[in-house]
Amino acid sequence: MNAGKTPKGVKTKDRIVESAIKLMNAKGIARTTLVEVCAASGVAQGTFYHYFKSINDILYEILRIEGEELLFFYEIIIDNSPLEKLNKVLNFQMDYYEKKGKAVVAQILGNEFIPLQGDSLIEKLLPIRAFVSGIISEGQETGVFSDRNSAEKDSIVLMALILTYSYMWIRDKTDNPLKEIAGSHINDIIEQLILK
Amino acid sequence: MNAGKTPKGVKTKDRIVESAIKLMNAKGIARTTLVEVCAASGVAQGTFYHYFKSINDILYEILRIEGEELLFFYEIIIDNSPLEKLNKVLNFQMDYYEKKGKAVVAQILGNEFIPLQGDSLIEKLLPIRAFVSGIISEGQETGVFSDRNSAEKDSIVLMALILTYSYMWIRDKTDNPLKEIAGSHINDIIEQLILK
Amino acid sequence: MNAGKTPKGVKTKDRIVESAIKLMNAKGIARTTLVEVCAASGVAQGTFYHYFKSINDILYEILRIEGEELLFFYEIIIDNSPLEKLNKVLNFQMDYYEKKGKAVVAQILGNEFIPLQGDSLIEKLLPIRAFVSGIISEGQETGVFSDRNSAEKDSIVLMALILTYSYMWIRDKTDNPLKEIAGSHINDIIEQLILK
Amino acid sequence: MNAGKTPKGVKTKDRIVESAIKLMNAKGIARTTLVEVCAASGVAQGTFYHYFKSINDILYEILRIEGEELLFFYEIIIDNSPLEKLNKVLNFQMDYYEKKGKAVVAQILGNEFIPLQGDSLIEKLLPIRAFVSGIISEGQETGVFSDRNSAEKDSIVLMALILTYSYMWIRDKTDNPLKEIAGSHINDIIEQLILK
DNA sequence: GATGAATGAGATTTCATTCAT
DNA sequence: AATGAATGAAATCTCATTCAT
Repeated sequence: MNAGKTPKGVKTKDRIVESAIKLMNAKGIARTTLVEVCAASGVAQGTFYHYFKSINDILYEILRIEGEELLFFYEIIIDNSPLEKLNKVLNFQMDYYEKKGKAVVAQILGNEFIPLQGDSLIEKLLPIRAFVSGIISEGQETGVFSDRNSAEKDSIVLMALILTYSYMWIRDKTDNPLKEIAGSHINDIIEQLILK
Repeated sequence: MNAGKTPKGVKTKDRIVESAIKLMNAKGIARTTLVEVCAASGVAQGTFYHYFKSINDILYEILRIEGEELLFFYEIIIDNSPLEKLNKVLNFQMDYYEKKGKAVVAQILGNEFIPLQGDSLIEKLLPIRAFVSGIISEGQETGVFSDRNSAEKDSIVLMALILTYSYMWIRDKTDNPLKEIAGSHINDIIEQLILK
Repeated sequence: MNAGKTPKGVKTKDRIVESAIKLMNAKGIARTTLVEVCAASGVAQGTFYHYFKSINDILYEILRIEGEELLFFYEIIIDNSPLEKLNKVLNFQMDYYEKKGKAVVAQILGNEFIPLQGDSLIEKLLPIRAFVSGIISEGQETGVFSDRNSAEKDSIVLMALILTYSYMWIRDKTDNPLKEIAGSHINDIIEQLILK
Repeated sequence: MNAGKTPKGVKTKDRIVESAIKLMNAKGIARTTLVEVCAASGVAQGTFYHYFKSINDILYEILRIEGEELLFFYEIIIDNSPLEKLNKVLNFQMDYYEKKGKAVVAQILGNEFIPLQGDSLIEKLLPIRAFVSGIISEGQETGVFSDRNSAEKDSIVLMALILTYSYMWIRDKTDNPLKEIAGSHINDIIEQLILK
């Protein structure tokens, strides 16, 4: 398995990964087959095995990439105040969804529920909540956030709102942006539950 | 498709559905095969097709049954006080999920985002929020609930929590019941946001 | 097998036969299944076996009916002169096709070629050629028809023309009637080959 | 579907097609199963699907091949005299049918009436009539053929005979070759109708 | 007369994987 | 690096038929 070294190889591997992501989003992970991935990326099935040990192997690759993207963002905002960070993370998430579009987000979120390959690797895709929880903790320690509830619980409320408004946004027939639908309510909740 | 007409037929169909749910929860939906379902319910494969058009068809059947059961419940609790009703609905929902099992609930919720075929049948599955919103309105009018936030917003928070805790419960490797994971937090939120 | 005796039974049997004919015309005999026939006629599969011993059994029934229709016509024209009879038979055939319509005739003729259930029962559907041959023989004996060629060969030429013009008529995008397309040519051939 | 690219692949695909034709002629198309075809050609069932999309797909392949072979033949005989050409085309057609076998020819001709899918691919299978008509025209111009009837009408008679004798040959339980059944009659007609 | 339950054999199709080139 | 050949196990689905009611 010393594949994906030459520029051409890298390109091919990328193409396969890309097709795989698209299909997994479209049909759910467990329902995406190797045959389809190869057809979609215009590659022979044999070629697939040149780059990946098995159909499961490609999952790891995909999760690695997603994780990297998120980590990159988290590093950038590390120096802000807790409240700023909180706002930035939540906004980042909504912008991110808006950018990807309703259909894709629907699939991403749907796949959160839809049965996996048995392992919880996908879990790693959404480290946001832990991150948000950390921010709230920090705010509680520095005294700007209320500690009436645990940081964990508060983070769950916020993520829950994002999830639910995303759901409503996806179902929404008009073109109202996600931020507009969710924004003020999230701010209310921050004020009423989290800020001192 | 003239199946499931006689008492015997109904029984057989139920047995198949039951076995299917059990297996899907045990090994995941995508990995549950028709052969296994038939073996588990003790019918020939041909018999399966006497009752269902295809392997996917049984999923729809399962989801359809959900919807019917939920509607039935709503009618029953109509005479309680707003707070009682609120508690009953939320608890019912959690009990219900617990009873169905993680895999099936995952599919139900996942389908909220990824409609399997584009029909709006699934849409009907979650009329709960409107129902909860109605209950809160009623409580605000009778003065037992706070009107700091709109009934709609409050109902969204509650449903968001159910959704999110269900998600966490599905992912949870231990056997902690949903109610235990979500219960106290939901009560906190009712106290802090909704009750006067 | 004492079925189809009561008025209701006759009706049901007719409905099954009718659906079977329609389907066999539409998809070819060998490709028509009992399941489809029952679905099309709105009858349970068990009911089918109330009237027919097997899937093949219905074929006999159908052929018997067709045969009766044709024989009835032949009897009517028995007193005409050979030339009149010849004209009447050929015209009857074309009128018959015109009445059934292009799609149906296409299926009837197509099915003449398309593989059967192994027996040549269908053969009986087209006793016309033998009949035409008989008419020509008669004409040759009474001296009004030429005997340069055998009656059999001449009858083949005529049937071949009907077959081929039917084919062209079916393909024809305009609404020209079959008789108009084929008529004069068939008359030419009768004059040039058959009449003295 | 990247199959049949290497010499080995071509060979395998040919072997499958060949076995299929043989079996279809032996037992009828509708009764020939994929399992048998695979067994007869010595490939795994999976291999079949490497080359064909479905069991029906192979029929199209067979018909497509016909068309190509016919066109190829027409180009070859372009330099002969009209009468020679006429004889060669008609004989070629009959030899060709003989070589393919009754079941396959039945399917080819049946499809003339019942297009399997509505595409006009099949249409191309019978450009013979136009070709024959051209030959007769040429003969009329050079004065070797009679112009009592139009070239078109004469070509129709000839094609009609081929069609009808093919039909009779297909039905014929004995093993009499098509040429023997049709040959002398076609010659008679050429003499009596077409030659000067 | 009619239905629907039930079957089992066999048909088609899918899919992850291995291998020679 | 990439392909296409080939596989075999297992999955889905079809169908004619029997039977109890």
